[in-house]
Amino acid sequence: MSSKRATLADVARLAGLSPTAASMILNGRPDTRLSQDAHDRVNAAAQALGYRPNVAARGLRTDKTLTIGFISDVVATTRFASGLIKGALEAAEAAGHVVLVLETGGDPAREAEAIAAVLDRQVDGIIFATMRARELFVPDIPAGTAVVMLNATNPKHSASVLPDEFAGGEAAVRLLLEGGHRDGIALLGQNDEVERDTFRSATVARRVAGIRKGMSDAGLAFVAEESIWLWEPDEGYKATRALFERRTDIRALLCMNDRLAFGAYQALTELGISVPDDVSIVSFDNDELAAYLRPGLTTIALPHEAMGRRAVELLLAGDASGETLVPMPTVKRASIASRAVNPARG
Amino acid sequence: MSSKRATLADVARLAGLSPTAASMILNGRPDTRLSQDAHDRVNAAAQALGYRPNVAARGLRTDKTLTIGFISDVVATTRFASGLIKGALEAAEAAGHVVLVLETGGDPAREAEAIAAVLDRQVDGIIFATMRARELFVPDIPAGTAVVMLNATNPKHSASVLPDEFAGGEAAVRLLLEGGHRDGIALLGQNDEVERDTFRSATVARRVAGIRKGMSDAGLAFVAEESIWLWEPDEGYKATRALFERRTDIRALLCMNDRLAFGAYQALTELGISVPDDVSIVSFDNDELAAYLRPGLTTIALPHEAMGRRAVELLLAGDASGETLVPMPTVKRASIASRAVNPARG
DNA sequence: AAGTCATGCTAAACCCATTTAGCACGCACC
DNA sequence: GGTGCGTGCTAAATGGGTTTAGCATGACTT
Repeated sequence: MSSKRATLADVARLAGLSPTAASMILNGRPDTRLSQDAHDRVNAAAQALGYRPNVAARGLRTDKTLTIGFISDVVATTRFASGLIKGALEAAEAAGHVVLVLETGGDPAREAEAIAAVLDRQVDGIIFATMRARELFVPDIPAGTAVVMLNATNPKHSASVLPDEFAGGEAAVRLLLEGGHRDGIALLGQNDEVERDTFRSATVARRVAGIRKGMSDAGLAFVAEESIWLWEPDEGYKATRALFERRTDIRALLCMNDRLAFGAYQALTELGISVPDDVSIVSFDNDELAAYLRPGLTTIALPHEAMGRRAVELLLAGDASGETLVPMPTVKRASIASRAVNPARG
Repeated sequence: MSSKRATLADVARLAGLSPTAASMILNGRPDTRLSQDAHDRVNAAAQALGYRPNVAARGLRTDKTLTIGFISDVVATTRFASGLIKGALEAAEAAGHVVLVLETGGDPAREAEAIAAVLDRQVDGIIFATMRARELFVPDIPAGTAVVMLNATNPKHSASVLPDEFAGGEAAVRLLLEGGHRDGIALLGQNDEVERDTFRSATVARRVAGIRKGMSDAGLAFVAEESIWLWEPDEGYKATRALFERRTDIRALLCMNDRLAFGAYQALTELGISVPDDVSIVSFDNDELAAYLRPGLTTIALPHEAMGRRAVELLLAGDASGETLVPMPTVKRASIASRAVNPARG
């Protein structure tokens, strides 16, 4: 509309006061002794001119830009974890902040460049996010800049937000138990490498640990474990076919993720085995897929949005440190049978 | 590292020159008469201090912030179109820019707020993106700020980037033709509302138009059209069941999107109909799903990344106007039979 | 009448860069 | 010796805000 933006000086002029007065009034400075009349005039002038402060100019003086940097390896772009961004954007908006999103593809040179770029813009804090939780290398950052790791950990920056995978693992087992399963439970996807590896994913190991804890607490054991390296539908399909051709006593499948479960569905459908009447399936992530499957896949969700939100809350609170674990919601659909059970008494 | 960032004044002091000289040298001003010695000293000082200009301060003077605003209804967060962001980030990085991502959920109030927020930060330009191409309402933006519509159109801002849906529609038909299909082709999902509607999607109507053109150019007609309002797997499943229970002559399915095709796969599997031996399927979008299906779904891809890239290129070039149509790649997988054909001669 | 104090406001410095205008110097030339 | 000019550099204004220090004014003391 108007060709030029109104400045504070414009407001002051219109109100017949100094920029100093206008600034104090608009910022609601507490101990000022400006008259009610001055307040009214300045507010009216600001209103009339549609005045909005120039954030860059203000940031120059105050070192606050109401802007945060979100640097990820690949998270923003990938459909898998875009919830992290969504949550971050929401929380930022709620706090009147705005977010600068950068991607590095995991390349250290681009990472350094990205950090420099956001620092050049005086961000109030930086969130580092990774798609697969892992120990993330982070170049030096000037002390005084708040940092939160999202779905990642780092020795130099202790504040990090992670999914509560251990509890999630337990929850998955519990779901099967509640469905009446005690025998014929197989684990699909777990893999010794994964169980140790902290590079690929710091948290999946906890997932497995939670699962094992859940089973042993219930006095149960898997009747089969099908190890898979790449957790994609095709591998899930093959492993499931192999498993069911080898044995006939499988009544429940605990899959390490939804894509694997998707492959399992395909295999079972071809084999004429019905979910959940013949075998129950539970899984992890709550991928887009899970809702599309027939019957709907019951899964322990990766709480991406909540994590993203939490990360900026922590960042803006300023006193973050240590791991904050975000609960993984269980989303029940129709892939687990509910058999009549005789609950053990006493 | 160092507790304070080096400023231009620091560099000048260390070089024994004025900030003016330092600024000119570091910016490579052409007509300056500063000595080689001065150049060397300033460059050395900048190097030594790890000097990086403060973008906000510079922007205050030059009105260039090397920052662009990306405002979307819901595109950043949703897995469906996160490619738009990815492409935009890539192109921005290549041009030394950085992007501020905001989401509005399509709410006009939040839209206005988002625009104000990026304007407050002096962005060099704004991209408005929508998930489903449609006519987007955009509040007033001061003249002089570059604007590009991404996957959307707007009367006030003519520059827009859209997928070339018409050509895509034709391509889908061509794929079926190349597979030897002439009879028994059904259309799944098209819907009169959609075919007219410019609010829900300006481009899907073109998709349908391209399809119809492709068919009529080949002298063909659909043997059945199954209209669907909501393009989700469940609806595709139901429509496909209904279709195949009604008739037995369907040999190819042209689906309006991959999720519908997914539902079709489920129905066909249950019906014991084989893809592609009994019926071929072709579809649109190249959703994550398409690669996971068995057999892989052949589909006309929505070129999200290319579109995102194009949008920032246009924005930064500054002289954008009119529609720029981005080609939709055909991604061939295994859902179309290749039957022997007797091509019509002459 | 001089001193004290509260009240209401403003001048000017500052943040960090860019940019315009122009100074000082040396040399050549008439 | 004055004028003109090229060379090499800098002072100061500028952009838009925040913040510190302090100036008037009038009322109230004593």
